[in-house]
Amino acid sequence: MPRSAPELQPRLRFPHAGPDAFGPGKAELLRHIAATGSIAEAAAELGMSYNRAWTLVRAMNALFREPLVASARGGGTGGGAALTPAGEKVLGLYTRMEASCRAATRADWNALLRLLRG
Amino acid sequence: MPRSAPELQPRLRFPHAGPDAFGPGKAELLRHIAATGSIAEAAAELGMSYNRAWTLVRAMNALFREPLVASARGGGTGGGAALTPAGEKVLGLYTRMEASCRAATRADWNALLRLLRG
DNA sequence: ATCCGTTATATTTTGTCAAATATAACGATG
DNA sequence: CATCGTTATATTTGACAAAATATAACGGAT
Repeated sequence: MPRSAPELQPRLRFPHAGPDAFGPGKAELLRHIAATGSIAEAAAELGMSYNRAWTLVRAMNALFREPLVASARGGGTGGGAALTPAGEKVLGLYTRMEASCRAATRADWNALLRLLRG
Repeated sequence: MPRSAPELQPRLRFPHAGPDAFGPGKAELLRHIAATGSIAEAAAELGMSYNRAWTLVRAMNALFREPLVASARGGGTGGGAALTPAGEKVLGLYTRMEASCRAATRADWNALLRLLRG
């Protein structure tokens, strides 16, 4: 089977560049937290340490007016984490921006691919 | 005067993520090389070492089928550098992709800005 | 033949960021 | 009240990237 042309992966960051900004890494973490209900489990799926994941969550929660992730510890399940309504909103907007950007740049992206070596 | 809302700065990277990819940093370097005709001068304007700038140029030239920057050393002026036709083409496509992405995501970008703290 | 500003390249040093490790706090459940 | 899996936090270690430093090559101009 012929492999399809690689898709552009726009790495949108805001409000600025740098490690504390919201970008594709934090968005992916949000998706996995939403899917698993656990920071630890999301981190494991992404191959990152819990420490790193939690640092990202803390940074996200500080960046926005309202926290994106609500977490609880203790209890029968040991605890867990979930997206707040604000978290769902941000993730939705960001995901749509990625798709919009991909669609808007597809033609130029393909032209650029043809200029690459290999 | 009211300050205008910050513009999204899409950080488009291709063909993949990582230091050897083409992204906003290399694009900016290309612009300065085109404007100054010198790698050293472009590096100075960007506040980076000549060493780093030249490493980026080498990586760019290796990434594409044809080199993006043509450089010469010696001579009365000491040497210099300029964009090749391929370099102009790549820079043009990339710049347009940035603009297209900005336009396509403007509405969501503004919505996202309003959710930020500060 | 010397000078000069630039390109080109290697080597060393430094600084920063990620990873690993360790430990504490939590609270429903049994 | 002991247990358990998770969140929460600090500290140390290590890897890697950026910076600094040094030096060579080039070739037209004087």
